[in-house]
Order: sequence, then C-alpha cells, then structure tokens
Amino acid sequence: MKSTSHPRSERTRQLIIESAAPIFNKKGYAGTSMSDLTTATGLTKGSIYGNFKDKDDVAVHAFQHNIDLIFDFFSKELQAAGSTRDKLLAYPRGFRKIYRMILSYGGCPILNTAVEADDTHAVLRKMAVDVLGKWKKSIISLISGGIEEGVIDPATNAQKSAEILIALMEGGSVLSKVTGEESYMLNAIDMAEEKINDMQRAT
Amino acid sequence: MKSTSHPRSERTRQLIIESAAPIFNKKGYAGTSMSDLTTATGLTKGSIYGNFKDKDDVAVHAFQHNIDLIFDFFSKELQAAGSTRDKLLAYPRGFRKIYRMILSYGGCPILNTAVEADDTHAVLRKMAVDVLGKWKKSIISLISGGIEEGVIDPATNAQKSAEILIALMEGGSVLSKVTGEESYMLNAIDMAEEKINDMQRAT
DNA sequence: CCATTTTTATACCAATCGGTATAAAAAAAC
DNA sequence: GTTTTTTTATACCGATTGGTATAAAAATGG
Repeated sequence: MKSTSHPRSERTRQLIIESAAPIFNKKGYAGTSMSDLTTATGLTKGSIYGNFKDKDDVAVHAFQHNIDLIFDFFSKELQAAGSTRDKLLAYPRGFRKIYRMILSYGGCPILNTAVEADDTHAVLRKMAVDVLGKWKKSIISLISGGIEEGVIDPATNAQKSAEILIALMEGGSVLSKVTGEESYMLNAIDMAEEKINDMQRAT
Repeated sequence: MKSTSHPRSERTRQLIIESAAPIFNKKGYAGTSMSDLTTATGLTKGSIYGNFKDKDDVAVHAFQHNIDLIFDFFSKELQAAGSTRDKLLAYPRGFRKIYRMILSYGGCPILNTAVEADDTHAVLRKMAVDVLGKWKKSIISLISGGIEEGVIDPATNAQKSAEILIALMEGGSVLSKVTGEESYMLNAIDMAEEKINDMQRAT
C-alpha cells in the first residue's frame, strides 16, 4: 500500500473541505468569507492558505466533495438495484431516502451552485454542468439499455425523459427547501416514478 | 388622474430599481455591491441612499419589480385564454414565449432568490415563498374550477398537480440556464402540457 | 425671482474583505 | 536527539465593503 498514515496536512485539508462544504452550500460562494471558514474549522488563515491556493480553491474542492457524496450515494443505490427498470427507479427512490438530509444540508449542491455560478463563476458552473451531464447520460444509458432488452417501450425518448426526470428532482428539491413543504419534493418524486413506470407500457 | 408629472425622486427610484433588478438577479444579493449599482445607474451613493434606506431596501424593491414583471406577463396570458383548460395551459405556453428572455435576464428571479435567500435572507425568502404560494393557489383554483365545470377529471389531485407543474417549470428553467441547453426547458414545458391535457381524460 | 425644501455629489468612516510575510511550532528525516 | 522541512499562528497589507455627514445643486412653492 502507498501510505496508511495520512500526513497531518492531508487530514487538515480534509477537515477544511468537510467544514467548508456545507457552508458554501448554504451561504454561497460570494456569501461565504474566509473568516467563516476559520470559525468553522477552528483553524487560522495561515493554515487554510497553507493548504489551499485561495478561496476559489477551497470552494472548488468543497463543491467536488459535495458532488462525491451525492455520487457515492446514488452509485450504491444503482448497484443494489436489480433490473434496468429498478435502476431507473433508484433515482427517485434514492431521493426519497435522502431528501431530508439534502434539505438540512442547504439544498441540492448541484442546483445551488448552478444558480449562483451560472453568471459569476465559470469554474464552478462547469463543474455543475458536467455532473448534470453525467447524470443525464446515466439515465439515457439505462433507458437505451432497457429498450434493447425489450423491457422499455422503444418509442420512449431517452433524452427527453432524462431531462424531465432531472427537472422534476431538482425543481421539487428547491421548492421544498425554500417553502419548507415536503410535498413539492414528494410529489415530484411520485411523478418521476410514474413517468418511469409508463415507459414500459405501450404508447 | 392623480399626478401625471412624477417628481424627480420617483423617477430616480424607478431608475435605480430597474437597473438593480437584473444585476441582483444575476449576481445575487451577496454578490452585488453598492458600487455595482452606482456603475449601473450612473448615480452616486448619495443619490441611492437618498432614495433607499440601505442595500437591503434596494434588493427588496428590485426583487418585487422582477416579480411584478412576471406576474403582469402571466396575468395577460391568463386573461387572453378562454376556457379553464386553456388558462391552465397558459402557464406552459407563457413560458414557451418568454423563457429565452428570462434566461438572458439571469434566470427565473423566483428560483434565484429562493436558492440564495433560503438560508441567508429571511425577507427575500418570504417574498419568494409568497409568490410561489400565489402561483400554486392560482393553479389549484383553476383545476378546482375545472372539476366543478365538469371539464376536468374529478380524480385530479389539484395540489399535487400544481406542485408538479411548478417543479417542472422551475426545474427546466434553471437547468436550461446553467447548461445552455434549451431542451431542458422545452421538454419540461411539453411534460407540463401533457400533464394538463391528461387531466381531462379519464383515469 | 427669491426662499425653502428636496435631491444629488463629494469626501470620508470603521469594518471587513481576500491575501501574504514571517515567525513559531510541530512533524519528519537523519 | 538534532537538524531539516513542513505546517500553523500572528500580524499585517491594500482594497473594498456598506454606510453617513455635509455641502452643492436642483427642483419646488410662494
């Protein structure tokens, strides 16, 4: 193995990233100050700037950390699912499992970053766009596979369905977050499942 | 009429609001500085602070202005529609008309404000929640009316349908904004129209 | 046309911003 | 255990933040 004992610096880096991640997610990039991060980590600016180039660098790694958390969760959900249709349903089912956690974390990091960064921060915007692209690709791939297997109606428009499913999850998420009404998210999840179930029926 | 000649101050207030509105919408509350506003208006800080209490005050009026623009647009769309079902369809149809304008304006102000303000700015958050509530209420009212008229399937869950329609519009909007792909919004609009059309069919 | 009031511009305020130089401290290497 | 390197803390930097006091300017009322 390469190294079992992580050097101090790496543990500090991780502490900073994990402390900064929910703060950036709640307060946004512009709304988060370096002093927010020193307060949250208990470290000083010297320590943070010794591990990261600048505020941008922390934000990028914090966002990547948030993406990894989501990605890891849904990877396991997909892996645990059996059939192609069940893998598709793993997305809404996964949201039903963790949407409360996401909301208390400050909402979906992908959406939060998308909204703030689209006009202000090219790097974060690209990261958000990329992860959305991967997500869409995953759904499209499942649908296409399902069509080839003969379990999904060949008339299904894979890209269109994927974009609608993502819009439902993200839309429901942000609406539940801001209003405090869980029904937005739950109803969007229901609709997504309905849409997926409809894929196997005839048109 | 009350007064044809607006005093200078009121015209200046309006100039500030209209100049600030798209800036706050693009850069967010925390990301917009007073100097951004002096640059955009061509005025000085003295002039702005002579018309508004503080930055918060400008932001609140700017957001209200953005809400008014959207509200006025959809009011006309609804008024122009004939039947109850046509009034329901006026929402997705309206989005199809103005989504490009909304995107170049920095995205849907309701959603942008919802995302930034939910954890940081109680006043703006409440304004966003209120306008979402009015929107939902309008859809629910149309569906309920349609059921009473006998043109909409009585089995339709008005609140659930309303929340799904809003999630679709807002979700599609933000995804198109960040990715630059119009299909997110267009597919969400299609889905919304499909959902509305399904309301009159039997379950 | 003058006097009063309102509105705008200038200059400035303390506080905070992101960031850095440097020294102390701690870890790693020998 | 001592030296060397890495990591962290302190103190500071100029720039910008939101905001204000005040004076010039402009509109208004008589």
